[in-house]
Amino acid sequence: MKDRKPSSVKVLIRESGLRATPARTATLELLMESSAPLTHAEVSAELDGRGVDKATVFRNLNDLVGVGLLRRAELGDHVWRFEAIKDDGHDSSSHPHFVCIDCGHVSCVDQKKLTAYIERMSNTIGEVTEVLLRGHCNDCST
Amino acid sequence: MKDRKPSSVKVLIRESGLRATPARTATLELLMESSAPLTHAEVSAELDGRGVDKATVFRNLNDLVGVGLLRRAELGDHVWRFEAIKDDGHDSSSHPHFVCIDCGHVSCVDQKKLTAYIERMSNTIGEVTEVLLRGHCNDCST
DNA sequence: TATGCAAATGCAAGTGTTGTGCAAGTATGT
DNA sequence: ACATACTTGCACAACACTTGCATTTGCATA
Repeated sequence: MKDRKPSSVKVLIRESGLRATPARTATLELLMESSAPLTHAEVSAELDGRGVDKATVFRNLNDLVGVGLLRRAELGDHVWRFEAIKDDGHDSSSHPHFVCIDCGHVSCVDQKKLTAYIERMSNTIGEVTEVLLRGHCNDCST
Repeated sequence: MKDRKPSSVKVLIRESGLRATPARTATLELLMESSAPLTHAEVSAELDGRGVDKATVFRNLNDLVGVGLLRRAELGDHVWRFEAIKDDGHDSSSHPHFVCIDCGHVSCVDQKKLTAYIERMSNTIGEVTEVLLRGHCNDCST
């Protein structure tokens, strides 16, 4: 049912310079098949049943973020969430996100619209590398 | 040098329904005189020297947020920051913040510059209530 | 100004998330 | 298959934040 062979996850990891260990591949596969970002607790709960330690999950999550296979997202509840970065398009570049405070849904925002403003900002305050918008999405506010 | 008498802070607190205790007035005064939002740790570090317990600082911070004297801001680093809500103008509405990834310094950004964009956003995706910009401040990137 | 009580505080212990040190285990190049 | 460097598991620690409870204190009232 998958259009991606499990082994390709291993290749992905190996190409990034990390070793394709069971815990690592399972972590990445889980995140890749998930439609929404997962918290460490969620990933850990899943992998704990397979004998993977919490600390290992943390390390792998951070390692995978480090090599650009995962993205760490802060959704406002003081819990890190992780999502796989799919390189099938624009998703690999950083761009503004809109996070719904109510349902946690994350939307991607067009970077261009903000560019002019951001550039002016960069001169006065510093280099802006990340933009996060939060609020109530249309589905939740109706 | 202050255009505000210390006692007015007490009045403010008392009018909100809370007791004007030393810890509470000191907390609010500190936040009111600060140009940037402060973390609990920062407030606590200051008041600890005056014999105020961490837990008390937490409780007061939350209490003051509860009565609308303070605003709680999530700046993306998993630490709550608090800032006084000054009703002398536009400050009572939430405004964007810029957080330096390197030194953690927080700057307040002029909301107006973003308004047009944000309003358009609100129609397409949802109501934007909070804007967060992250990057490297000029002090750190030079 | 003295008094009483609810609100607030201090202290300590607890929760939950995230990070680390180290010995043992394992993936990968040769 | 082997050696070695990368990973893991376990336990513990750091950090942000919260809570229980006995004691103290603000402040309304007499």
